[in-house]
Amino acid sequence: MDRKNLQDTAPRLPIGALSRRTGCNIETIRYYEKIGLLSAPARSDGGHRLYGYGHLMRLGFVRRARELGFTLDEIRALLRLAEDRDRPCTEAREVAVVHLTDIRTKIADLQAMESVLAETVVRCADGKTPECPLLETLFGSIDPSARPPAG
Amino acid sequence: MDRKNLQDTAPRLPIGALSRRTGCNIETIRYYEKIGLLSAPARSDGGHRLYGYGHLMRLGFVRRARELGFTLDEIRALLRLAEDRDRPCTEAREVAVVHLTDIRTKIADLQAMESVLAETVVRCADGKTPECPLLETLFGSIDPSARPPAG
DNA sequence: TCTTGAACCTGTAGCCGCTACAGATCCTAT
DNA sequence: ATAGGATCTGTAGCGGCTACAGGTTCAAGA
Repeated sequence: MDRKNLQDTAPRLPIGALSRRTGCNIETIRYYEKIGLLSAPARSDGGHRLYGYGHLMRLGFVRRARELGFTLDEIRALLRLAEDRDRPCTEAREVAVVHLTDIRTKIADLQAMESVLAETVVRCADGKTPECPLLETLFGSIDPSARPPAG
Repeated sequence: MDRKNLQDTAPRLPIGALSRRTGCNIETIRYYEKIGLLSAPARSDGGHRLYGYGHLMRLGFVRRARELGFTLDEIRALLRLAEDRDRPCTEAREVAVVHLTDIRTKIADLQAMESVLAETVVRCADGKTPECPLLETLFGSIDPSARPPAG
């Protein structure tokens, strides 16, 4: 990989080819351009987008970052850091660490859901309860001391 | 809890009180009504919503199901099953099992993200690589000084 | 009774990250 | 020249809320 080529935007690929090469939907590519995540490419005489190697690199970056769950805003920041080569590592790492914390929180939340549900489904299956354990769980009891919504 | 009281909609609680007792945002309560998840309550002479015990139960149900990650459509189905008391358990269980599968898939996806990111952040931290390992990962490069991806 | 001001009303628009059209135009192979 | 695939712009929708704006109603205190 040669990051200098990020600047190489010599027009070669129409949007369909870029889509096939990156696995990114055509509509999504146009969306990324609209929100300023991908720079506007050159155009053919008829107005069709023509992308260069730099676009291919950037879009690949975006896609891989999305696969790791980064938000588009985080990716925007990472792309800026990738272009400014002076002190990216510390800051890039910070973005990743924050994101890692988010991911771990989500995993914990989902695992909590999973265990409640798995246990409930098992109780449903053993057919020993007259009522449906799942529905009973969901009806629960209203906590009269519940706090008002914040804000 | 007494599910028969789901039909009890004798007007007592204004929306703010319902909000406090369920922990559900006022705007969200109105939203649930708009999309037909909560039935429209009685109104005062001036047009203020007045909720009964049935609404309290239903909204509690909805909230708890949301906490377990059910979608509003799934909750709609569960509420129908909760009202039709003939053969709810099997079907309710099916909804839960499908949802459980979703949750487990999400957990697996997040754990895959977590391990890639955690490993990358560690490489960032040890400062042995000249390039930023995070950005290299996102660019999809093969770092010649790095070992092939461990299994 | 009158007056505050908190609670409530309706309606609309925004958030994220796409996706799905419609209806027009372009590009390329025959 | 023509067919038909690729691309264009623009708008609207998804889920599940949240945040206003600009108005009305309710309940407690003077």
